[in-house]
Amino acid sequence: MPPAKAKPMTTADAAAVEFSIKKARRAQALLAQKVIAKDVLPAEARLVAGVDAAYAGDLGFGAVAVLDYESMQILETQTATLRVKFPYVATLLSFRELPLLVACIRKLKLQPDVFLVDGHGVAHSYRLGLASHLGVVLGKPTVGVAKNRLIGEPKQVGKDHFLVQNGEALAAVVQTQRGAKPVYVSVGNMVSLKSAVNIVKHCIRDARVPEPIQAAHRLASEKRKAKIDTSTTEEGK
DNA sequence: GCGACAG
DNA sequence: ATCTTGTCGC
Repeated sequence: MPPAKAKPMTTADAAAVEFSIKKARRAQALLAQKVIAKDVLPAEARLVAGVDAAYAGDLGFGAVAVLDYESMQILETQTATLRVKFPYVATLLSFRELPLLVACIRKLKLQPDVFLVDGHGVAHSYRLGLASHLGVVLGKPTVGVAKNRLIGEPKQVGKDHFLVQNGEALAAVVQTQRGAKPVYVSVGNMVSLKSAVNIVKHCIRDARVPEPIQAAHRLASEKRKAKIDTSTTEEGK
């Protein structure tokens, strides 16, 4: 059986993508207005979820892990595998990844108080990063935890560090592990930046990213590897 | 026009 | 994100 290789993008596909991008921009402008940057969640969360995704060609693997807020013990996990339609375009990440996250979250039996997402929230060109987009779609509290900067300039305010743009603190620069690069925490939805930072810090254990996201990352990677192994061993029959 | 650019 | 082992630097 001939090797299943990734299909190259035709000019027609490229045109379709360009069209989608226009619609996506429009959607972001509308959804961004629905973001609530205030605490609309329990004073003390009991269940925290982490979401992440992995890819293998045009296959995407979404994963979610629900942990007990106090013990950081995993209580439930779910995954979902989908064909990804949208390419990766900086500032449009959610249109590629959101379907994967929503798919696995829909399978949850437990109802998390807040979702930690690997990507920015409002620290985004149109104030609608992946975390915010997911939060608005779900109508649930979400926190953005990005490993790299997208917009805003690093600025120190007293003892704290933020990513600032036009005098507005869009994200908190948080040193989660000594000697490691910091992570950028921003409001996703229904949570204040202050609370977002407290939640992330509480969920830090031995990794640079909070445990819920770390758990989801492992799950997505495992799913990806399993799929690759079977399609390699059985030549995808 | 050039550079930057989450995952 | 993904491809990949050892290796250069603080």
